[in-house]
Amino acid sequence: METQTAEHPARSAKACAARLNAIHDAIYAIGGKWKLKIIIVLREEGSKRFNELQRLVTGISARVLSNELRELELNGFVIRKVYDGRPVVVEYELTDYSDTLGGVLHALDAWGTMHREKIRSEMQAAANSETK
Amino acid sequence: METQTAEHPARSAKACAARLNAIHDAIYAIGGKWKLKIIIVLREEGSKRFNELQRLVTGISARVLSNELRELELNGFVIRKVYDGRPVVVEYELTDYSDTLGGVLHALDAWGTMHREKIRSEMQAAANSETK
DNA sequence: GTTAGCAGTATACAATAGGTTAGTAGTAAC
DNA sequence: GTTACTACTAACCTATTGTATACTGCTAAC
Repeated sequence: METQTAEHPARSAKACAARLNAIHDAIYAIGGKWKLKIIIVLREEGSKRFNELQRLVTGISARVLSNELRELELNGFVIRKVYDGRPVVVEYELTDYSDTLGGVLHALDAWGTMHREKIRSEMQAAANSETK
Repeated sequence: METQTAEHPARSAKACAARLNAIHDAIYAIGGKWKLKIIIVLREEGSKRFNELQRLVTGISARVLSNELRELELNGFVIRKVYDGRPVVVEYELTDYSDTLGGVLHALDAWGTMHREKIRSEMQAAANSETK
């Protein structure tokens, strides 16, 4: 049916499926509106308590922050450290495993920056052609 | 614009915000359940017509495929080529610009594969401790 | 004694994403 | 004449996601 692309069509079908699954997993682990924001804040600012995080991640509600932290913990990106005290203090800390995201973050950053610039220059071009 | 990561905390605030925006844009351009799947299919199989795509991207509905293709076109990843004929034929083709996603796809693939393996070995460890 | 901060949870609702079903207009094969 | 193919779109429904507001139980400050 298809023979194109590369060398071994039979093998490429399996490889393609595996790649699709891997990319799917990655998108689901770090996708959504908040997960990467939380991770980046923790990277920049270090470990934080719940209310501190809610202040730093602007716009997030307590309920959503709570859910996202639970998922991040399940995926092994953060650990929840409880310090018993008069007011119980809970700190969220990035794990070493979260460092494995470095490559993904860098690629997304580089591409997003480039894309942003492209959109900006396109909008400028459109504005120029209007006022010509 | 920014030199390096650490060293300068004052400057890192701006860099952090820029990075956040860039990553946000990237996630929104390629995030969701279908966009990358469609792109990968077009990469592997070459240009395809609407119904062909719906068959190749298993599980997607016509409505959603239509929406996703419109967004992919807006972001400059695909072009829609109309061939007037007895039944009008429309082909969706990847643009050169879609190649800029190469780095992101590779990073997601590598990380997703690694993460998958980690989850798998964790599940195996859990199964072993049950039947110990 | 009222207020504020700690770390959330409960409840209700709104918005968005995605899915299901059916239907458009035209052609061509059975 | 019925079916199937072309590329979609409209209407409707559900499920996930996000928001808003209030509340818990505890401590400490004012």
